[in-house]
Amino acid sequence: MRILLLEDQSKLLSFAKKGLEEQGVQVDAVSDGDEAWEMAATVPYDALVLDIMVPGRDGLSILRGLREKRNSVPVILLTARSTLPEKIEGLNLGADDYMTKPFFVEELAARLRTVVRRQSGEASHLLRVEDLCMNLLERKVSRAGEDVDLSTREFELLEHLMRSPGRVFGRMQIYEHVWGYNMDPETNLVEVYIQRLRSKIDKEHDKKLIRTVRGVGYALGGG
Amino acid sequence: MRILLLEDQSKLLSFAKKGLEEQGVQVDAVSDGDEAWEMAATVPYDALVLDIMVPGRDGLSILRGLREKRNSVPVILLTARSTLPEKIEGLNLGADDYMTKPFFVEELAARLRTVVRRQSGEASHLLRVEDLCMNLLERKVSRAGEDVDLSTREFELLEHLMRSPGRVFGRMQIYEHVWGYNMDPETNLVEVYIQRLRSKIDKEHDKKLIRTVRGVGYALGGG
DNA sequence: CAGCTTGTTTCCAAACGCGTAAGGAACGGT
DNA sequence: ACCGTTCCTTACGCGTTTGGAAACAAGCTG
Repeated sequence: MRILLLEDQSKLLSFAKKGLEEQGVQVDAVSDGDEAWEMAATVPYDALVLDIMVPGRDGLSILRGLREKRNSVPVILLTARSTLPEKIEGLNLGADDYMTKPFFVEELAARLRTVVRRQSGEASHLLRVEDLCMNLLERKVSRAGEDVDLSTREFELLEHLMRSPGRVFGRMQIYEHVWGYNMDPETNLVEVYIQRLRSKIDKEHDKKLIRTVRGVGYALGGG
Repeated sequence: MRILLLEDQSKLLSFAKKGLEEQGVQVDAVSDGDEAWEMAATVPYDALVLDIMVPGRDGLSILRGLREKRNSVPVILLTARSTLPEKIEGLNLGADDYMTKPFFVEELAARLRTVVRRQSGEASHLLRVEDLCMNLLERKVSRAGEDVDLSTREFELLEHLMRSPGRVFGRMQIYEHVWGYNMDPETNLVEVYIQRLRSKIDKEHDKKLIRTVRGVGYALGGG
């Protein structure tokens, strides 16, 4: 899951970013409304978290702009305490939820999940492809019953592939989801990590789960 | 399942009621202690959720009254943060569990289920993971039969981990639950406390119960 | 087959995250 | 007020992870 977080208090911003990332959410954190607007327009986020009072274009205005463009990305608004009228206006504009500051990051994560799930009927904390299992809550992966241990990046890459078994992802696509948008397109990081995954997952197994589609990208299973 | 929910903050009350009802729990919501007492005496609830500080008869008093009447209905107490003595008193009076506010409705629902389930099957106030046992009531912990003594914080950290065995918690998440939400994200407290727990729990045992998940957090047991 | 493109594997330095120790502040009991 | 415990902060060493690059192998194409 990838989201955009707009919040101008830098401390809260970094705290929330960190907290969400712990829960496996990829966060692009910005503190300026204009920047947020640009990014929201270009990157296909799973959800946006917008503070209402920020420098540049404010949260409500961004939300309004998106909805005018028929963009239905889920939005959660952050408001300071007791600005009830704004909440109402926000919901009228098509926000999916709002939270008052201060808040628990964990609760924000929970609401993000429900909001995203509502959007696109998402699943549980268990992913399985053939005999490869991943438990998101316990952050454990096993192949044919044997535990496999993966580094953070490896885990995230595999998670991404497992979420759409059989589907072929291009390198750039993988970059954007697993790493971040400002990546050097000349590097071969994806290949390197695919190789690392293979050595841990496909090695010493007859059936290879990671498939290369020459000229296009990679897919997991389904072939 | 039908329960009585006593809570005087009307916002929290309606929020929790709604949330529980979504999960199929039938909720009678009241904000006044005297009213709660009346209803608890007349309706055969599956469980009660009582806030301690409310107008009218308070939660502890209601609990005491019920137990004096040999009414063994399961009770979960709601307490504000850092009122440890009340927790203990509550458990002594025969409460089955407690939660500190604020809380996730989802978690309350989960605890209701366990509390109701074990009504028939015994074993309350006890958390167990492998050979590690925690008695909430006596506030005692043992590993492989040997008593271990923990400071308050250590205890609460361990309690948090033991309530979801195997699940990985991020540092921020642990902060929020065990400490409070206005914590400095740059500090290293969780690591320090994990290390203390390890020295008391895992040291001189073959099987290590506390697992580190690099870049993510910690989990207890389950691998 | 030769040359080019695309993917695979290996290697390394730098960065990062975790464990640990040590010290001072705050708390609680005597 | 004193002393011991608990709590929190700071700092540093160490091993793992990471990203980049370059050598190597495997497909394609003419």
